[in-house]
Amino acid sequence: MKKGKYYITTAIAYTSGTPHIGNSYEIVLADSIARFKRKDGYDVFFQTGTDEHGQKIELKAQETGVTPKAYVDKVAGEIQRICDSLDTSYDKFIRTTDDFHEKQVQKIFKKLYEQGDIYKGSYEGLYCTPCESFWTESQLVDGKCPDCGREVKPAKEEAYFFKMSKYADKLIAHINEHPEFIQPVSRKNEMMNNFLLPGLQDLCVSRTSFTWGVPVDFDNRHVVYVWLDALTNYITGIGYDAEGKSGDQYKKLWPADLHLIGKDIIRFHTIYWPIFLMALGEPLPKQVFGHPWLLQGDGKMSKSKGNVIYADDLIHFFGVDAVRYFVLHEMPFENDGVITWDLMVERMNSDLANTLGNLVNRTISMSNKYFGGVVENKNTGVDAGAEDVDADLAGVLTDTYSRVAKKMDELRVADAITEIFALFKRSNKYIDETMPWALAKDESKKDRLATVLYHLSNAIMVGASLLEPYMPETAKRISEQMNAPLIDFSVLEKCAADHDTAAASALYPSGTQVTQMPEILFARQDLAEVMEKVEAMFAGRKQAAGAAEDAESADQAGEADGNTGMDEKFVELAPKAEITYDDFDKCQFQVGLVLSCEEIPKSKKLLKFEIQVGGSTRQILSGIKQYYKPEELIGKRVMVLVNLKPREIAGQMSEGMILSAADEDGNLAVMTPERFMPAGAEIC
RNA sequence: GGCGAGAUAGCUCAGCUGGCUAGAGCAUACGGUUCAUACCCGUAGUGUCGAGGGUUCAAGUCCCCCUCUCGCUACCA
Repeated sequence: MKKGKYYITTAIAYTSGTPHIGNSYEIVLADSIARFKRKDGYDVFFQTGTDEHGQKIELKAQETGVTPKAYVDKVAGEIQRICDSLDTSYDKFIRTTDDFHEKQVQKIFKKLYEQGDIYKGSYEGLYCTPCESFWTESQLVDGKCPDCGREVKPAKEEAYFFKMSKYADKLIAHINEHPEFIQPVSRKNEMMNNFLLPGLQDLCVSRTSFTWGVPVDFDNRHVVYVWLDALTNYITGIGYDAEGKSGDQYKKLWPADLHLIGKDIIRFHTIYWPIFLMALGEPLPKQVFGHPWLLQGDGKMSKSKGNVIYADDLIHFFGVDAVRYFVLHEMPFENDGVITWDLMVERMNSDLANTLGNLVNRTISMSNKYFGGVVENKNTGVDAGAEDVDADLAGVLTDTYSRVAKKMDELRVADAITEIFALFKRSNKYIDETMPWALAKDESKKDRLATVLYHLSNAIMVGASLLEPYMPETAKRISEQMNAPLIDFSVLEKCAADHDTAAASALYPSGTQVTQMPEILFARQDLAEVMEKVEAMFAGRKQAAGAAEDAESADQAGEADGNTGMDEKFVELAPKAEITYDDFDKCQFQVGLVLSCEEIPKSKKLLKFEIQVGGSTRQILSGIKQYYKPEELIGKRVMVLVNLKPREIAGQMSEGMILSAADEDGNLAVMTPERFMPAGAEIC
């Protein structure tokens, strides 16, 4: 009984480095949904992959001394290996360097250009270097970059723009008419209030500052910039053709039922992507779910600290299914989840070893002990002789499918799993209520004992079958130990729909011989022991990281912050236009002594400084609050641009600029002289 | 600064359109049990439901205001 198609995608991972567990979470989440839908009778197509173009990769490859292609081949292989190690059942792994993808990106670009949605920008004097973006005159706010508010400068590069504003009204209407489109709904407001209602800026969709990308075929100095290249993977991967010759697979699968992405790239998936699709005349995806992050509880993950948790580590310590269980269970629907070794061990012992593992183990042991391993239902009619506890167990058994299905419809995967574990807990309780060991002492109750064990075995099989999408390996192991196939969802669904407790209570084949030697499904772990091993492992890593070059560490720290790759958190500095010495000489840099420094209460970023430069003092505001406490800066000597035009910020005057260095993540460090210099010393 | 979300047991959170003695899981304590991976089952808790006002016969549940936290956005000369 097919229920129709279901096309689900994850974001494609950026191939600049190895993803950590926070990044791997998404594919497991997607996989659990895909597996559930598949078992539930849908014709599922599940796509994931890698995003492999861009300047950052070009640079990384250069550093490593290999071609960009060789570089991404290696990383993409690694990413795919991680997906496989997590036992994910994707149907297609697309790479943006795949031929068919690149060809379609070119065709799409051309099509959009020819129909006037993409235009060559008028870029006279309107380039914002930090944002790497061109702007048209009309887009400027007070003559400044509308994105960052900084000065825009003349630039020689041309760029193509996409006319976002043209489709804005249509998109607003769509979002309002389809409240389920953006999930969770709180994200919808952010998109509306911050971007759509204030008015959309046109998006720059090409670059000339690097070459590692899909060339614009009619203007090959340009490469297609990230979003048009990356987002379109969702349609090119299933056979979209911009010239109207899309394949059957595309016709069947599109529009996607669910794009599963990180919450940081919601904007691109709920604004730019739908607008691209509108321009192409294609239907919009049904739903975009921006899931929260899985964060490390004990301090920020960073390679230099050596405490980054990788999927490989967790699998090594706990096994694949325990890792899947953990990330799925620990992640709430709207808030970020936390991962620590403590929590991991806690879940492992409490839920997996105690509740589930022990239940299976004790049940099989009793079947062996009392009946030589044969599990037989001695009651012919389902309720014949059944007691209240049997009826209660049967009720839970029958309903669990619909409870789980309901949660899955709402994408509440963690809650769905909790429903399944409620069944296991109910089964444990059933053992205490029926006391099989007491029944065993009375020969006349032998049939009752057999029936009790049968009901238990049946409940375990129902639970294991429901568990399969989340923990496939465990479901299989239980099925093997119970020596019976997992039950189809169609059967469970029918029992639930008809509320047929009799049928639901007789799904396990009566007379089955279970395994003689029950295997421990999940071994209890000792926290102290685990921590000892973990610390040893991290110590080794830290040493290795310390040995790496500074540039390398700084670079890698960026990867550890939870970027999935389809974002652009890192800063790619495009070379600025050459200047003359005279240009340089216009800037007056001097050493400034920090006399006082305080926070500006209402601002998240600003610190207010009293700086002595030569014989006079001046007030300067600087956005470095996140990186320094005011007291640690007092007395420091810093580099100041003193002849910058004073400007009012946050209601205060700022007379000059304190210079800092910024890494790829925007972490700042103020520039100070290498040895003592008096306040006012010229920097030249 | 703008927009939005939230503040409920030690911890993580549920509590829909206001209605009976405010719930779940984990952790804690006590009791029971022994088939099982010292496991499972039961019981007990404590909560000024962030502070203060208001509407109502009745308010975690609606309104106002305050404090704090978080998200997005702006500010980072």
